[in-house]
Amino acid sequence: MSDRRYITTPIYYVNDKPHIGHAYTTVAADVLARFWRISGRKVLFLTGTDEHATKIPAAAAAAGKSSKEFCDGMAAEFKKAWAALGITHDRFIRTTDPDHIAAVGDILTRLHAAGHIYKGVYEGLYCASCEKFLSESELTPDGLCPDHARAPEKYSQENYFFRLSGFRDRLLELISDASSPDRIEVLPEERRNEIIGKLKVGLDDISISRAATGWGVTLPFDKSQTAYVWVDALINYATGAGWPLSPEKFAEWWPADCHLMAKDILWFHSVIWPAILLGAGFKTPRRVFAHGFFTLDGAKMSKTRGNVIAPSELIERYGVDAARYLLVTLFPFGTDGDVSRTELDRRYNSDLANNAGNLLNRTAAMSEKYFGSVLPAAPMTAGLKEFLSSRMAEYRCAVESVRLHAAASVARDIMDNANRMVQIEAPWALFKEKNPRLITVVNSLFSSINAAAVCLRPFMPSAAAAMWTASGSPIGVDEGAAKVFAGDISALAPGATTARPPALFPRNASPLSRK
RNA sequence: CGCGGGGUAGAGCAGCCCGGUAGCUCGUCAGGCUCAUAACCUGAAGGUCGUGGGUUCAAAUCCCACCCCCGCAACCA
Repeated sequence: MSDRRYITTPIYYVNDKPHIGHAYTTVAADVLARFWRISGRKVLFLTGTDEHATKIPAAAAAAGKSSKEFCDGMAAEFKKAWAALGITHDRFIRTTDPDHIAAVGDILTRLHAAGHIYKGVYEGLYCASCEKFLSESELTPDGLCPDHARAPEKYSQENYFFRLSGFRDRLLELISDASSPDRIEVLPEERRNEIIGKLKVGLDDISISRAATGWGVTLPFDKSQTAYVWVDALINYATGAGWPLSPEKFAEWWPADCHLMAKDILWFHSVIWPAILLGAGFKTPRRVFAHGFFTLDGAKMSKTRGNVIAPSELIERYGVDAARYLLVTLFPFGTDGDVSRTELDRRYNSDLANNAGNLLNRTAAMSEKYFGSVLPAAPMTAGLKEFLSSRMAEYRCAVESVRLHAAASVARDIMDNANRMVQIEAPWALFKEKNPRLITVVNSLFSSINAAAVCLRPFMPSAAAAMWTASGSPIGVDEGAAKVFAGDISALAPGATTARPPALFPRNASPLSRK
């Protein structure tokens, strides 16, 4: 049971090209997926696109394309972005995929058959200029649309409703009872409290269909209606696990271990989605984790403001590895944080160029200078062994609990320790006096670098591999990582011939705010 | 109204649950080292811990009141 992990990102709405927010979630999920793989778990990692929104046909028409063509183009953009960021998803799901349409039909049929769906009237206030429904709280005090200063029209339509209200007690129990075997662990804790608070207030039923417009999944029990987008979208997680076409696969992978998303859609994932699953007779996800939002240079990220940073911009400036690292470790994962180009530069220089890159370079240079890169072996000292063991344990614990920021700081600690060791041991002096202790010191430095490489591997796959390889270890970084996680710290030892690769993270020439 | 989070050195944060010389990262300043990517190591300056009360020998930490910021407030991916 514990040897497999099913992790998902939300499926992204195709009205917009991939931006830094999408990349944030997706890279974080990729870090977890990679970590689980190197620690010996079977992993299923799902991401994709949400394509059935009502706005799509209009947007497609405006672009002179059919809806499907339009979505094909956008999905391709996302795939391209993820390839550029080194994302290792096992499947890129699209809500227009045939197996997903089958899944939506099947699950809605089950909910209907179980009596959780009924016909009702959906009423809303519709602003024709906005082309969207407004809630009363959005209106001006006079009851006008804030953007168009006109009164919205009362609109009502017959729709199907989902009896969400009936699931309140069970959800409350699943979310708040830590001892329940089927517990839904909502993280971070503050968010869980928020959800519990809202559940206690009560749940209303929700509308789950709209009059058919020719775009979307038709309700199996009423051809005149299509499933409302978010019901359609949430079900992608079941499709990805194999429902309903591959029941065996589904049995292996369901329930999901971790649904990762931004905090704005936590309610859907921690309440509505589990309710749908319960109604259809499925298990609920084990963990739902909501991360925070970015602000960019202190301002809310928005297209109209034009302050959106594209993932490609980060990659251009820092390289894929560093871009991934910076993105998910810039501020504690789970809280909101501000991103600025200055801060990104600063962190790149301090964490990566000065700490990681320079440590590798100085160590490799010592091996080259003092031993002609042919490094005699020396057993790892008890002190270092103990230090690294405790650090690695801390690291695993941090990643398992999605504290990516903390996980990265373990790597930093290990490298800080190594840099301090250089100063204390003064290898240049040991060399002059031909002290054999020099062998132990350089070995220790390489072992430390390898430990950091293991920690950084999920974040920076190539850079971590380069760090590891420089030590000349006879085994690969992933094999080394597996051994370390299995308790064998000595697997971190360097090999007989070390290498000195070119600067891993070249220091940024003009670090502070050139842009 | 309600629910949730937050207010700690120039910046970003930890500590608060289990009261007892206020800590980390970056930045600033001073010294050191030379293996290294003007990197690395050490030290210093800098905070009456939002405000006012209370409990206590002792409160950032517990209790009460208040002020300010942010999020949620459900059909918004």
